[in-house]
Amino acid sequence: MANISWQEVRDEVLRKIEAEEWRRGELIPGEMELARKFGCARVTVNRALRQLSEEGFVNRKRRAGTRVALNRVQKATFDIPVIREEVEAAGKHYSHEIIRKQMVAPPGGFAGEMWAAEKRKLLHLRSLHYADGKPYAYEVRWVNTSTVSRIVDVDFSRISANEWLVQNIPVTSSNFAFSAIRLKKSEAKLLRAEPGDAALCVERATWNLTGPITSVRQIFKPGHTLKTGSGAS
Amino acid sequence: MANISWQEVRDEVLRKIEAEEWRRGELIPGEMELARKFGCARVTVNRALRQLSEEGFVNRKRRAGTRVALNRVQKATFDIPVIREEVEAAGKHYSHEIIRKQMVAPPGGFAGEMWAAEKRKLLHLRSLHYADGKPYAYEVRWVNTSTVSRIVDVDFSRISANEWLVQNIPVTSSNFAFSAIRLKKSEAKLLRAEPGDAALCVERATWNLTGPITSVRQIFKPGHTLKTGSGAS
DNA sequence: CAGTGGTCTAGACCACCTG
DNA sequence: AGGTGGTCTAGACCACTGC
Repeated sequence: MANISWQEVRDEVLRKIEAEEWRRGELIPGEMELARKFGCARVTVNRALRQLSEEGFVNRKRRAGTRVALNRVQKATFDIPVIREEVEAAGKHYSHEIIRKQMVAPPGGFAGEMWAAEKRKLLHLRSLHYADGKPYAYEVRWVNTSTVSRIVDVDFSRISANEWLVQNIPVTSSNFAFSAIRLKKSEAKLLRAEPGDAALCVERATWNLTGPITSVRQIFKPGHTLKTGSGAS
Repeated sequence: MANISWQEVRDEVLRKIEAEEWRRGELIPGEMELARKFGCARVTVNRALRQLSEEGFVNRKRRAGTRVALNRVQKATFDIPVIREEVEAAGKHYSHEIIRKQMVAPPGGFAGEMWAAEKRKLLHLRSLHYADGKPYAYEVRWVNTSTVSRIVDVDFSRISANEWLVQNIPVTSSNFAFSAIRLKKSEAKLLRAEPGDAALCVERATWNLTGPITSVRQIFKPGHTLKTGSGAS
């Protein structure tokens, strides 16, 4: 391609930032001026700068122009796979087991306020995920049966709640919280670990456009590590 | 604005997906056809679908067309702030202390392969972050002095290594790993916690265009929780 | 109120990949 | 081989906001 691509513009701008030809907080030339310099259309420069803005390298404001970001916020992005896929990606056999299934009142704690407006009872599930027959994660879940009424008829011996929801209910937003906990006796027994062991705990809440869908607390077996995909920008 | 905006196109497409008018795996109409339907330019449709593709709602391939994603991968995005800002955002007073500073050979472990090509010695730092005088996090860091030669002259009593790097060295890519550990005696003493307590451990490695910059292992005080910004898409 | 970024249009060419 | 998405151009109008 003879023409300048927006990637070329982005790379050159990024190079200038890294080489500190344009310093932190400094105003960089406007789109029209850059377009002249690069010999391309203004829209092409716009595309490049928008990308850099999304990635946090620059801040843009109408009228005020584009500035090199002062502190680029480091972002860590995790892809949260279905646990079955995570286990199978590691070359192990996946299975799961439902420990409890009942209708209960909404919980408190991490997801408490999420269910504040919800007066009906929720589907409460406790289950274990296994990798090669060994406990992998213990999961406690609440599901909004108003929004997801179909779920009460699902046969969870065939598919995990985790996976059924991912496959059947499109999600628009979600929250996560990560922490380290010490296993209680009951949790340790289920995970075949020692009480007091340190385990990674992931709490997650998901919403639809119509309202809350599910909240879940997953406790991974001691020693589990969660990694970002390599080279995330 | 009389014209159709790309956001309107995105919202309508998203609505059709959530309402399952277009089902998972299904091919949706091409850009030209959608442009006709919406009464806008093809580029506008392209902008909307590109956005949805970045957010994981659809998969796009040349020639093959655009399909509704089978399993929308759930993504969790954390903003990793400078610890000082994290502490001050909680309304507490921040301070820090350097425990050790020396030049050593590259480490093994999480960041081992990162430094594989690095034969020179690295700057090794151990430090403690405090909130209102109470230990907040213990940090073990390695810095590449080839790439970041200026750092050897920095006065770390005035600014933490964490913050100096963020302010002075633009980063292009990074990796994270989260795990739960039990505190060793020495770690527990530094954090004024009990040996064996569960603590969240964040390991991070960052790169420049010129090579590796720093790897760090941060152990947060027991009870610490890491949350995503609310409503992340 | 003037200049910046944000966006839309219409037309065009191209890279890619599947049928 | 042909249709799909990816992108560039040139021109235009608009929204926001700092001066």
